[in-house]
Amino acid sequence: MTAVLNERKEQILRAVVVNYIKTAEPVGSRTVARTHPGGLSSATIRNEMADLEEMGYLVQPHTSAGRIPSQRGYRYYVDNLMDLNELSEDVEEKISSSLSAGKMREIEQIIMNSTRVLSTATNQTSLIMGPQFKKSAFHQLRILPLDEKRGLVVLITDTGFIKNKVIDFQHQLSQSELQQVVSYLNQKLYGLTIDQVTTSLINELKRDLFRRLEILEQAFILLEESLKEEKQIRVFLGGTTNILNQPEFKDVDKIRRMLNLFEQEPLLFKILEDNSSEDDIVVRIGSENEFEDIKECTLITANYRIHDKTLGTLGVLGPTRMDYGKVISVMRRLVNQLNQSLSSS
Amino acid sequence: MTAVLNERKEQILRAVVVNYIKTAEPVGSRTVARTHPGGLSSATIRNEMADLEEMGYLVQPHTSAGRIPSQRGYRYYVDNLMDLNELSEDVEEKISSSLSAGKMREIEQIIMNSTRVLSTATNQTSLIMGPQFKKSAFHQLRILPLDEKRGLVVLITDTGFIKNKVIDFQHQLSQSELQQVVSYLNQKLYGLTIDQVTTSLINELKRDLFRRLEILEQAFILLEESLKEEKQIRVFLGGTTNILNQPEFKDVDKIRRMLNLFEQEPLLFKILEDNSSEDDIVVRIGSENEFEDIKECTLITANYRIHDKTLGTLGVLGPTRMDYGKVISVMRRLVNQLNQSLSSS
DNA sequence: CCTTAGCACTCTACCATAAAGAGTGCTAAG
DNA sequence: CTTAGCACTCTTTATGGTAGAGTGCTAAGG
Repeated sequence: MTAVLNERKEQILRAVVVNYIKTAEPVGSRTVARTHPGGLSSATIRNEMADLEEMGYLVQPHTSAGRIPSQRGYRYYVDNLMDLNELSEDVEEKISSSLSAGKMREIEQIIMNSTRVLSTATNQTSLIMGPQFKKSAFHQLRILPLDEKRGLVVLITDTGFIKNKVIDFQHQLSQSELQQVVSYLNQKLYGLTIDQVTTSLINELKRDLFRRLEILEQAFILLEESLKEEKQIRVFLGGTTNILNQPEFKDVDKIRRMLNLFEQEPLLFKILEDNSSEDDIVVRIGSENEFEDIKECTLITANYRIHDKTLGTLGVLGPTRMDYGKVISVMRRLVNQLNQSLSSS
Repeated sequence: MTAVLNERKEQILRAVVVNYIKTAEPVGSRTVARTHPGGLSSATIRNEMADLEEMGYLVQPHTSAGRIPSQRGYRYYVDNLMDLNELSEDVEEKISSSLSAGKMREIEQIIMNSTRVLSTATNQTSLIMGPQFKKSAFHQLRILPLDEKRGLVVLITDTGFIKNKVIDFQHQLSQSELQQVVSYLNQKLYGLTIDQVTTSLINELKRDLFRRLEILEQAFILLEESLKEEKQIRVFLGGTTNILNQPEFKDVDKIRRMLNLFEQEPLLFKILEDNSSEDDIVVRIGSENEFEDIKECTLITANYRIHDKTLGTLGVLGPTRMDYGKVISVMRRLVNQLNQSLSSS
């Protein structure tokens, strides 16, 4: 399918892509001729560019304009022509300093720092899916009584996350009753992933427990609710205003649609989840994206892990005209750092 | 200072303001004449409008355009002419349903719901300062050991909030050592507001404790850090994309500046805090605002309370051309509901 | 003395037309 | 196969002209 281009065509395609990424203006044959190392005339370049257009790698916005890369052109560039940049010291420093292990104990803090770093280093919008808590396994459950009416449920997973939530008891509970419930639950739930704690399992446990302690109904409902809530995964955003600097978003209507998208967390989650099975960095250009709202954008995603267990996904979203080399370099570096920070805590 | 206008001038000013709020177009004398109950000719209205302009209540964008209200005009309108609307059933229902007490136990949840309701009901951007945790008083501190290396610090305030945070112990602690520390801290801190827990007080406690338990240094540093973090107050935003629907923000550059502002949480906090001492609803029109970035906007704020103790501030931010009556009505209603929901839990 | 009809005047918004500039495709010659 | 030359196309920018909205002023009427 992907026809291989001869070297001259490749060089010309690369020149067009690089130039267009930099200037956001259609690239003409004269400009390419000036950049081209082989010293060809603009007329020759013109012929080659006409060929590249016919093959579908370039597009002309109108008859008397230069060429811009088509989606297929970007794809060929990413797959075959792109150079990965060295990271600037500046970016390097930002990544290692703001994600250094040890300083932060809360995963949310790490994730939020990452969104900021990722968006400023790439000048695009970054989105990071919070840890896939539901894939973690139950390790320990505690209930800390706060006063007669309330308790704090603390849940510890095998990946070392700690989640907690306040619940109201409807009835007063004695210390020993509480103790019984807690140890029963721990025994039953140990080792299951949060995903596996289905409603039917909870109902089963409930029936089982009620034989012993009828009083608990209310507390149980609340526990169930808290679990349900924890299954929901947050998506963190950074640099949403960066799209305003891109000339492809000079239209207020496009901006509106984009910002609207950013406000819909469940949709963002779906978009990121769609790519979460892949192992390395994934580049989705234009209509390669499943979701209608980002079919004019490029989304680059990667997964982050803790001890070889995939926890979530991070992504960079921007116009198809983006600095692929830079973004991919930054993401690769950031994911490494992130994996390291998470695993070492 | 504020000269009182005669009734006819008031009616004309009102007509201009109301019309301009609705249409966002300069209002001409003919339009006012049509709306005016007294049945005057456009020529008469013209004379009056010329007077109002000279007095500084109206402005003309250019010679052959209608008038629009000046900042002073809006101020006069808000102070003397504005009607408070009845809330539509729709809005009424949204407020009472999404903030009904009992359903939610976490204050953050309540606040986030409020931002959503406030922004959709007003079609503006809403911002709510999270509870001023630092004004609450220390009630109880607990440490729940999680494993050898970590513990969960739980802090309960007199207003019933529960904050918690995971800390790493550098050294292993026995149950009884922990118990000693906790009861000592509780004794010392009880009744103080979070604000009053200064660094010097912490240092004093530290010296005191170290005589007994040198081992604790690391844990203490972490506790101190957590407290510092809790003192920081979050600002929640809703409906940030609403400004895109307003014609005064059809300029991409203005949008950028505005959205940039929205990303700077500390600044938003300052803006809201600036008004937090006032008792009722406060309307700041245009340059009446202290902060440069919102001098072209109107900010309407109000405080919410729990048991007569001011916890935080909520605000609506939009162009000076906003539906003052509606926004103020909605805010008044929402604050009442919020106070009720918070106090009843 | 206040109100109002009438009218000249001003300014914006819109449209059409023209000119400049960029870049192409084609042809023919090296 | 490459390239100089040239006619052609299309966009962008500038220009001028017109319609429409609204004003301010003047003079007449109650």
